[in-house]
Amino acid sequence: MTLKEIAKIAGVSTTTVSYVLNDSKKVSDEVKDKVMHIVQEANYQPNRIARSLRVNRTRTIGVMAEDITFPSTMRIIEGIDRFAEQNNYNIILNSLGFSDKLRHHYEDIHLYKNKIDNALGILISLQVDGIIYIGMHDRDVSGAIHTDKPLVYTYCYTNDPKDYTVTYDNQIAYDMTRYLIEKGHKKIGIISGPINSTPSHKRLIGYQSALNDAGITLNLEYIQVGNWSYEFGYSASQKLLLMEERPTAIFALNDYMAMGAINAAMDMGLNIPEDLSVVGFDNIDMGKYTRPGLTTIDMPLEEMGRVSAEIIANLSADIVDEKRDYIFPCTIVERKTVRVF
Amino acid sequence: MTLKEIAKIAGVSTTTVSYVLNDSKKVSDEVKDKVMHIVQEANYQPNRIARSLRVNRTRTIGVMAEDITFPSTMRIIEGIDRFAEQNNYNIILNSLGFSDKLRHHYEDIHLYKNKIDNALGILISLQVDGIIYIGMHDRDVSGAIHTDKPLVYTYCYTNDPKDYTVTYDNQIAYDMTRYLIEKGHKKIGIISGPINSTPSHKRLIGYQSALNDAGITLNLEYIQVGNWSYEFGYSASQKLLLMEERPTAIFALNDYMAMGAINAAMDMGLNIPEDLSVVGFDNIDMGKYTRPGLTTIDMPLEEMGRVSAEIIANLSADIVDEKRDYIFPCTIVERKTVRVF
DNA sequence: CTGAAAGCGCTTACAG
DNA sequence: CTGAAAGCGCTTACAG
Repeated sequence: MTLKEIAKIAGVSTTTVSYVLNDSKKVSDEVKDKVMHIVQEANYQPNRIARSLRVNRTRTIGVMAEDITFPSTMRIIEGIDRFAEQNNYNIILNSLGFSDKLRHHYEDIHLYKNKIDNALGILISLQVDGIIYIGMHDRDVSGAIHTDKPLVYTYCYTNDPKDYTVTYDNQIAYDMTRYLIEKGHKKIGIISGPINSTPSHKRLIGYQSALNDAGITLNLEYIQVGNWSYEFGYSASQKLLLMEERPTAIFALNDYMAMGAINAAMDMGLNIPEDLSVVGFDNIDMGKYTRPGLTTIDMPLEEMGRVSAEIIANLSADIVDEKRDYIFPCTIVERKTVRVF
Repeated sequence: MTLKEIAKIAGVSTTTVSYVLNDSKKVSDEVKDKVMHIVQEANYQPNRIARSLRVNRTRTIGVMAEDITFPSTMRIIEGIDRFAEQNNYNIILNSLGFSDKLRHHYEDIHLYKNKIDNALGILISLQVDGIIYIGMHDRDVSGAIHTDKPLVYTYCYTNDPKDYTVTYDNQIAYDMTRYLIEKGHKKIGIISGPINSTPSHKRLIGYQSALNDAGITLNLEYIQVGNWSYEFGYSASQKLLLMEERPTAIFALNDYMAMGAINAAMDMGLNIPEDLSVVGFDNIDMGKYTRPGLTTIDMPLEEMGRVSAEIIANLSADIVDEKRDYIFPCTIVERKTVRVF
C-alpha cells in the first residue's frame, strides 16, 4: 500500500494525501476525513525511507557504543530511547564490542580506529541525523570520530572544546568523602583507577580536598592506585587492612573494586560494616543485592542519554547551542556498608 | 557527494559507477580502478536510504525489546549485533520500557498491546527486513505482534506453531538437580516462579524427574512457588529453613531468588555452603562477585540472538526454513555455593 | 483549498 | 563492456 494508492481510492492527488498525513497545509475537513478513513481502513504506514530520501532527514540517531553489555551503556541507551520515543526519533545501534579485546587497555583508543571508522561509514551511509558515541569507561577518546554530522560524546570526553560532551560531575567524590567523615571516619583508604585517568584524578582531588577541609592530614599510604578491576580492589584492600593503622573506611572508586575490597576484608575475617566500612562508585545493580547492600554513588545515566539525544535533535534542526559540555550531578545512595561511630 | 557526481568526475555513467560499487556486473579493470580511486579520494559513502528505496530492502533488523536494561536483553542484542556486523545488517532498536510498569505483571501482555502496535508501526514504516521480539522474561506472548514481515520471538514464546521462536532448553533443571544429588544432597528445596509460567513448570518437572530417577521421594513442602523476586526468594528460603527437616540445598529458579535465599540463610546465621547449598538460574553478572560465588545456570543468550538474526536474514532472502522452534542447551556454571558431602 | 510535476539518490532491465 | 532512462514512494514549490 502506497500513498499513491490511497490517493487513488480517495479520488484526490498524492499531494493532498501527503498534506493531510503531515498536517502540513490546510485541507478541507471533508477531504481530510475521507483520506484518514481510508488510511485507517488500510492500516497504511507511510514509507519513511522514501520520505527520508526526499526531505534529506531521517529522524534517526546513530548510537555507537563501545560496549553495549556494560550496565552504564544500557542505562544511557534507555535515556536516548526515551527521548526518541517522545520525539519521533529512531535509534540505529552499533556496538563496537570493545570489551572483548580492550580489557584493561581502555586508553588505547587508537587501536580501534578502524573499527570506529567502519561503524562511522555505516552510520553515514544510513544518513543518520547525528551520532552519539557512548564510552564504556569515562576517559579521553579524542579524535575517535571525525564527521560533519552532529556528534556528542557521552560517558567519555575529548580534548577538543568544540566537541559536544555529556558527563557527570566527579565532585561527588568530595561529598562522599565528607559523608564518611561525618559518620565519624578519619582513617579513610581509597582505591583508585589508573592515575592517568581523568576521573581517577578528579575523584582523588575531591577526596583530598574533603580531608583537608575537615582538617585531616593526608596519609599517602592510604591511596592505592590500580586498574578498576575486582582483583585490584581485592589486593589493594588486603594491603590497606594489613597496615599498622588500618583504615576504618575504604572508598573504592568503582563498585567492582568495592566488591573486591569487601571480599578481601571478609576473607580476613572482618565484618562489614562493623570492622570496616566500604563505599563504591557507579551504583551497579549488584550492589543492591549483596550482603550488606553497598553504599555507593549513582550517576544520572538515563538523563545523560536523554540530553545527548536532545542535543542531536537541536543540532540537526539548526538550533545552535553554545554550550558544549553538559555535566550532571551524582547522588549518594545509602545502603548498609558504612558504620556510624 | 552523490553517485552522479562520482560518475561525472570519472567520465562514466551512473550505471557503471553503481556496477563497480556493488560488483554486480563485469566492468573493465581500467574503469573500475578509475572509479574506485575517485570514490576513495572523495571518501564517498553511497546513500543507503536511496538504495533501500530502490531495491525495497533495507538490510535492517527491527529489534523490539520489552526492556533493554535487562541483562538478558543486552546479551541477546549483542548476539544480534555480531551477526549484523558480519553480514552487513543494521539494527534499529526499539525499547518497550515494560519494566517500569509491568513489574510482577509479566503475564499481562495484552495490557501493552498499544505500545507494541505503535512500535510495530514505526518499524514497518522504517521498512525493516524483519523483527526480533525480545521478551524480558521467558513467557507466553501469543498474539503480541501481527505482521507479514519475518518475525522471531526470542526469550519468550507463543502458542502458534507457525511462529519462529528461539529459546533455551529447560532440561537443564533436570541436570542441575542431578548435579546436586551427585554432590550428596537428598533434601533439595526448590524456589520457583509462578506455577502458570511455562519455564517454572518445565523446570519443576525436571527437578521432580531427577529426584525420581535417583529414587528420592518428593517432599511437596520443599516446593515453594512464588514470583521470581528477590523478596520472594528471601521469604521462601526462610520458610524452608524453619522446617523440621530442612533442606541441605536450595535450587532457586532464578538468580535473584537465589540471592534472596542466600541472604535469608545468612541472616539466620547459617553459612553458605557449609550449612546450606544454593544454586540459581540465569547466570547474571552479580553471581560472579558475591560471597561465595553463586553456582548457577547459563543460557547461550548471544547465540540465541545470533540465530534470531540469521533466521530473519534467511527469511527475507526467501530461504525457507521449516524449522520453527530453535532450542539451545544451557550449561551449569560451577562456583562456590554447593557443598560436597 | 487542490493538483501536476519535478526530484531526492540510487538500481537495473534493456539496448547497443 | 557501457549507457540512457525509468522508477522506488514520498514532499513541496508553483500554479490555479
